[in-house]
Amino acid sequence: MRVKQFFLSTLKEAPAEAELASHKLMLRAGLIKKLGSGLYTWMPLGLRVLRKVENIVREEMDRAGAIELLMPAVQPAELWQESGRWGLFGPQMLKIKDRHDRDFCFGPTHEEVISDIVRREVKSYRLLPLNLYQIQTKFRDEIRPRFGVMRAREFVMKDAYSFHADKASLDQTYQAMHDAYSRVFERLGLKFRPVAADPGAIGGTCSHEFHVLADSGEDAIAYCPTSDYAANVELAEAIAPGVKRGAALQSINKVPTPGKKTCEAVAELLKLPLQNTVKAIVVMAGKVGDEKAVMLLLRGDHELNEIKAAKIPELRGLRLASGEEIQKHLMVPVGYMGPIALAKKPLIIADRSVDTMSDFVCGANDYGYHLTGVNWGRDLPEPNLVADIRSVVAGDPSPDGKGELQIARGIEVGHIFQLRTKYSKAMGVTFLDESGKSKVMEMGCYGIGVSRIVAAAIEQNYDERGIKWPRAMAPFDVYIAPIGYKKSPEVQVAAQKLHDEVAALGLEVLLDDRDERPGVMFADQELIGIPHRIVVSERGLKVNILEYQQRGEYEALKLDLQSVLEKLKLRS
RNA sequence: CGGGGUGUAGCGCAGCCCGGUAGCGCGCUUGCUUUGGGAGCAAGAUGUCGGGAGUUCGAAUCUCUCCACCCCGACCA
Repeated sequence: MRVKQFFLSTLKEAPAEAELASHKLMLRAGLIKKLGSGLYTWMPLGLRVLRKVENIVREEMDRAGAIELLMPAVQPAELWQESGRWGLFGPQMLKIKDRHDRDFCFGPTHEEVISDIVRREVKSYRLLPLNLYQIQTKFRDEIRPRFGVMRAREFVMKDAYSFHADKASLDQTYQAMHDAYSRVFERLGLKFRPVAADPGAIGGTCSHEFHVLADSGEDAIAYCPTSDYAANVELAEAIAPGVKRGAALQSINKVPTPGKKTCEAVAELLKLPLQNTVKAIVVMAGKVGDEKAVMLLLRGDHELNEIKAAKIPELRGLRLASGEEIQKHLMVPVGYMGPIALAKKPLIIADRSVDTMSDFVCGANDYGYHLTGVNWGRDLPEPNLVADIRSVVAGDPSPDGKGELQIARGIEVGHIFQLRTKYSKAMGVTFLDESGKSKVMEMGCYGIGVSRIVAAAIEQNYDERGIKWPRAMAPFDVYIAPIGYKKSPEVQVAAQKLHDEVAALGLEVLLDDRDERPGVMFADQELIGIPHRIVVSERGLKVNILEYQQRGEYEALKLDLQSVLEKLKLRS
């Protein structure tokens, strides 16, 4: 391929809209162009990368026994009404009407369609298990699209759905998909980690996310360096401290703490460790219209985990209470709240770590005052409930008992679920078993954010000059930079010969025939991240020398044609 | 949706406070020179100043009103 034919369009300056490194680089390298919020054109260069990712995903899915099909992007409302998700999916779904005023949506996911296909076509256990997948454009009307293709509204996804006669078969395919995903990310050359996850809106039971590790990632992952344990912080269990509650040594004491409304400020004022303080958070929970105020207690240095907390029956539908609600239901001053001396007695739920504290500091429920030396049982009743309601922090013991947790940041690029019979029941996806009895199929579903992977890969592989593609994702393998191209017929001939020889090795070559100055060519090659660069010059040709340099290396090697080709064979 | 911000040439920006009919850098076109890290000189092209309404002799600039986009939160591949 020649640059002049290829429509390369690089920018020196990144458009002001981009914040994240990968987003800036994708725009500067001309991989994508924005059409609207969360809507991007994949330019020829970017599309090459996207296709490489797609192909690896496809190969590994096929290898794992899945079968590719392609479903319509536009789906009739009836299917979604049947599964009960037409209303449930809400504004995230782009709803459209046809000329007959019939309702449709642009598919955000395809459980309904695939269920419809399978219930029509598969009637016998003999056809199970079945694992069908597609690579397709999805649309989700995200509240806030951001970071370019990282969280776009229209994006490319690989989604697979498996159907089974029993749970054991589902387990088997689930594991096969877990393995296939690991192979995909290994082949892509990305640092990644599978983590236990919350099934969230898609539903079901067992679930794992695959994260590409990057400091800019939107998700926090808790993992144990000395074992296999890894979970999304949303899910990671903060196990009960191994210690018993200490004996009360201090007497309770009311101290003035004017203006000190946070645990941090109080701890600083009293010169006590933050871990000795208890913060009270008031939430409203329960049925809409009949919400009750609940007081949650956390150690001063911990954060409430709303996802975990909402799983406690008493906290269903929880949300933070507003200042007015706190005043109305509890009549306590925000900033000086505590579980003690309450006029109105709310349900009090303490985090496991709070339960073992003694001689602690908490709000006095009196404006401008806190209490020190507070002890459970002696100064106030035991909490109504002790539960795991906080997010884990680095240094917490791993739930598997095999070490201490660390926190890393990641970008979610894959998610696998065991849906069990959530959709198959709702949609009537049944089959006849060996004894002729009708049974509901077990289902699994498995997604990969194909377009997101491109951004995630850059997030993990770039430097001040541009993108450093992993070998498997690079849009081209080799970049030929001829110096004085227009002027020198020798250079032209040698560059073409080199191009053909490299192509004959099965590598993808981009020959820069723009007659640009070397600095321009080098800068472009480094920006778009082509792994290998070969410089052809009159000066070199006189002594039979080409220069070879790998992206990220500092020194160019002076080699003859044969040695360059050998080098490329070795490294690709 | 709540909070903050920005819309002026393909990209990055100035001009706006204090109204007088639009400018800079990069990019683009042409010519000459140059050719090992984003070249130099010369000549050029490109603007519904986000849209609409208003105030005014006159609006990029003041007022109102839509719209788009970006950033921070909840959601997700």
